[in-house]
Amino acid sequence: MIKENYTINSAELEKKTEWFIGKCREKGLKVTPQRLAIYRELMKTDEHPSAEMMYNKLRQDYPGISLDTVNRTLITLHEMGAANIVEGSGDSKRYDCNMDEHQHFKCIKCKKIYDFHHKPFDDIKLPPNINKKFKILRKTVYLEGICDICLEENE
Amino acid sequence: MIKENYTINSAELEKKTEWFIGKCREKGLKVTPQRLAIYRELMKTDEHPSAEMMYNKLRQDYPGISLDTVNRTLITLHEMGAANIVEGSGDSKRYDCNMDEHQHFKCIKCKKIYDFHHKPFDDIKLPPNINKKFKILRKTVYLEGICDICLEENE
DNA sequence: GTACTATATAGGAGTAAATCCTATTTGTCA
DNA sequence: TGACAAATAGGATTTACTCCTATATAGTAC
Ligand SMILES: [Mn+2]
Ligand SMILES: [Mn+2]
Ligand SMILES: [Zn+2]
Ligand SMILES: [Zn+2]
Repeated sequence: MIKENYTINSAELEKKTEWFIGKCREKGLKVTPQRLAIYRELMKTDEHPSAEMMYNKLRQDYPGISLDTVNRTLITLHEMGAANIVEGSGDSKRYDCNMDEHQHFKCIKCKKIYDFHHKPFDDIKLPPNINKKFKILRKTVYLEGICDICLEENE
Repeated sequence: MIKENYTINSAELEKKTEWFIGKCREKGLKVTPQRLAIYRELMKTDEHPSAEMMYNKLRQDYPGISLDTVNRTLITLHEMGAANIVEGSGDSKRYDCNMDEHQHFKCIKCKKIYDFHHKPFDDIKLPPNINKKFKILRKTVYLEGICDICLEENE
């Protein structure tokens, strides 16, 4: 139910990298080292990092990379359908390239975002007439509260 | 289903103002003109305004009010249980003092937030063991897409 | 009503996140 | 291999708060 200690294996990483390269070509987007690095870095984590978190990680291997490029590229990933912006209330944008159906719990104290998957949440039916008025692009069930670690800290 | 053209009637406005004053006293918070004005202004709208939007509206009647007070007070309202911060992905915080069960649709183009109420969404059951690990404080179903007005504009 | 005090406010400074600008570089394709 | 549109770096700017502090005021005690 609640997913933990995620690490992608290298076969999967390469497979998705190939998929990503194909997707770039398909959309007429250049396959730059920065884009690849950002996408691959995002695949390696389940921490739903912000642009700043990604920037700090990436500059270890790519000292010249700019924060603007990280920001721009994360939005590009989103527009390509290669990543999601995680829902939340306030705070900085957080990114996720796990496109499998799943849901999020966000701790309002430490701001960690935890993955979980509850099948019934995938299948909730939209109100019958809402499609007549709006074009629905995304439907999410989102939980907020205090995580186990923060609960423990408070005694 | 989708709610529109909301205006609170003055009886309701006064009733909720009384409730708010009671709530302030109960929590030992002073009933200042600014607090009252901000709460009352928020009650009059279903636009889910940001602090900035509230500030611009309020300074018409309270020329001296400060943006910091608006921001602080909106957070106070949230902490008192008199308002919610609307969920969303990115963008500035948006506030809502309609505490009746309802859901939101947000247009990713114009950023408008529309209320709707779909009873089945009130009743979705949490995954069975999630309470063992996390303290769940909020559960929301949230829709995103393009609103009718923005759809029309695109031809 | 007057005095006291903790709380709240105004206004400005400071900060964090994201976006914009522009000269330079680079991936793609002919 | 060269041309060019697209992308990047790095700095400036904007946006959305948050912090600071002197002043004002709501609540209470007399
Ligand atoms: Mn996720
Ligand atoms: Mn609402
Ligand atoms: Zn936590
Ligand atoms: Zn719209």
